[in-house]
Amino acid sequence: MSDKNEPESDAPAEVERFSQARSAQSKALLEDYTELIDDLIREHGEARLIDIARRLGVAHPTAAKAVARLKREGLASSRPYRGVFLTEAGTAMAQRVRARHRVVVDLLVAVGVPHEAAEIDAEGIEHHVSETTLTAFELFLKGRKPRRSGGKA
Amino acid sequence: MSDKNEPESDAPAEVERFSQARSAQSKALLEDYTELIDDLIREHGEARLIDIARRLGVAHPTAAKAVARLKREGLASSRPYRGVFLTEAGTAMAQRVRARHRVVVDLLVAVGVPHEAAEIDAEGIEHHVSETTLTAFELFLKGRKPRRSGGKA
DNA sequence: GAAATTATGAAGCCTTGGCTACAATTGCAA
DNA sequence: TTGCAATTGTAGCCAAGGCTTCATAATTTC
Repeated sequence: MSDKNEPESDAPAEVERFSQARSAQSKALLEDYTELIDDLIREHGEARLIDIARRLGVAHPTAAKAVARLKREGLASSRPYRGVFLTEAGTAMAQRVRARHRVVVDLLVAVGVPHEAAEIDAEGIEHHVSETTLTAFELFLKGRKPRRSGGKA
Repeated sequence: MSDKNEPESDAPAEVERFSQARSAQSKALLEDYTELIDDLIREHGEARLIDIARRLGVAHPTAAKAVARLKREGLASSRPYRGVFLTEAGTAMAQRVRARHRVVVDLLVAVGVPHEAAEIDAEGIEHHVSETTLTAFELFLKGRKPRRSGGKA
């Protein structure tokens, strides 16, 4: 990087990184919710607001607001006093998020992070893992831990 | 139900993980600012508000608000119309953050992430890396890439 | 079928982290 | 010294994501 004192030319890349990190944070919430809703539907056949709130550790109006946002963004739908449902886009996002979460946890474990810490940290890390990085993780895991590859038990 | 403060059945590991990820996010801003202020002081001998704002890609009142928060938390000090300075605590944090950033980038590169992507993703990831995970990263790097020994980038 | 319970929804407040607009201070230069 | 541009501070607005409280709709139970 250039160490010059030029007010303009010394910033852009850095600014880019910061703002990217900031916007990733805004996507994180949507991702957590879609994944959780997908989870709940798998487990219980439906995703009730109260269950969503409970699992996320927030009050139910907070979850309701988030679901409203999911609907705005075309990721979910819901009918009053019925459950919350994911649209195709929402389901796709949930699956992507779940897959990525697994890869991140596996990667962390592969480099020696204790499983418990890996699970905790992955929750925060996963939202900042780009496609490029994710692909690199997958390649690394494939080469390093072939015992885990492909054949899901 | 009793009113005990027990970590009761209502707060399973999952909730813990989510709320931990959420609180990490609030620390991230402080960390970015302290590191940047430390950078600026090294580079220019002082950290002016306008430079902080420029480097972070935010408007100056946003930076001013953040600096006010740093002061509240005892990480920085400043006198009106003078620069911003770090307290001992702030400097310590900056150094910790910088070291961690390097480790995260190195780890990403070591598992095959292209350097550019590593830099970008690290900006978001680093704030979610616990001590445990950081230590694991360091150990991994030590064992895996001795060729990088001591090498300051 | 009415009451109790549970789930949702709606309103209103707080904090954070953005922003713009404008006021005040500094500092440099004419 | 004065004047003006740059810098900093202040005020006020916005959206997001928390919260509590209260109202309403659904469901369950008697």
